[in-house]
Amino acid sequence: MRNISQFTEKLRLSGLRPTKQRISICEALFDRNDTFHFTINDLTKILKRKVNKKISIATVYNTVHAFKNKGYLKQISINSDKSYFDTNVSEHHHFFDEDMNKLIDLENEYLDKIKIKKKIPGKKIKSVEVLVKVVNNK
Amino acid sequence: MRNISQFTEKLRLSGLRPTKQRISICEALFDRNDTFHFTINDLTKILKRKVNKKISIATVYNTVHAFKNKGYLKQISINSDKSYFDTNVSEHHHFFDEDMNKLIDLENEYLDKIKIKKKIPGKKIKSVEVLVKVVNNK
DNA sequence: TTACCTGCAAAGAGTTTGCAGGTAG
DNA sequence: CTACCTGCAAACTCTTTGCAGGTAA
Repeated sequence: MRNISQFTEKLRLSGLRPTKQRISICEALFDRNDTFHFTINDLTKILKRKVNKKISIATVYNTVHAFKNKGYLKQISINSDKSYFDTNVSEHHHFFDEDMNKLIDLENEYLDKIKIKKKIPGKKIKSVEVLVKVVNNK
Repeated sequence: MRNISQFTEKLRLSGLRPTKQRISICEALFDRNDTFHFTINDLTKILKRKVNKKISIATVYNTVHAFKNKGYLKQISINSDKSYFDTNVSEHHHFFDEDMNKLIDLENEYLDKIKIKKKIPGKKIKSVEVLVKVVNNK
């Protein structure tokens, strides 16, 4: 219950109206202890389970994009037909489990700082992402 | 001309029949000095320009997937609506130019070896990919 | 009241599939 | 001759868009 007012305020502060739908999505995404990796489809299923009234897919897409633009979500690069998002917006990397189609955080502390010794003229680095693909052992 | 017979043999050796279409696609992809990054759409346009008879999209997809499975092409992880492929199948990394939507090779020599100091139980590492997103400077 | 938000359905992009006809070996 | 390959269109999946009606401030 306390969280709902937190979400309301957070939304208001970022210039997003705290509608019922957005608050439900906040609860699904941010009311947890661990970081959460998901596709739109995953999120839709969770919402279907948790919310009595159905939230339209268009609204889910709109909200996820709004949250991404506000910096509350990060989109992860994977070659997949779907987009993956992460509630952990700190600088970090990922494992991708190809058997489970699941992302796992790889915190910065588990690898040395990456130094890129090549420059592209006229370009500056925006981000460096490491994706470690893993498969079942054996 | 010499290349055509090379491609024919390469295809035959991998158990793929050297059809006209596949040889044309080989020429478009592999008859170059530098490595080549492309989407299916890029490849289709090149084929339209170079080949007198049109190659069906289904065949282009089939062939690209066959080549990928044979290890002649690599698929690159980017969060994009399209799939990107690379004729450079050696272990290396990429820049992604977000203004041009273009991939640029980042050879291994330009970064230190990446050591992952975290293990996922029951899983083994299949690949480590670094994607450096760049944008226009200024 | 007004600007913003939601939900639906339709449209759009990329990719895959089913199948009839064609071709390599 | 037979297995494999191609081309077309239809189907499918994910995502975006247009718009009428609803809601927050």
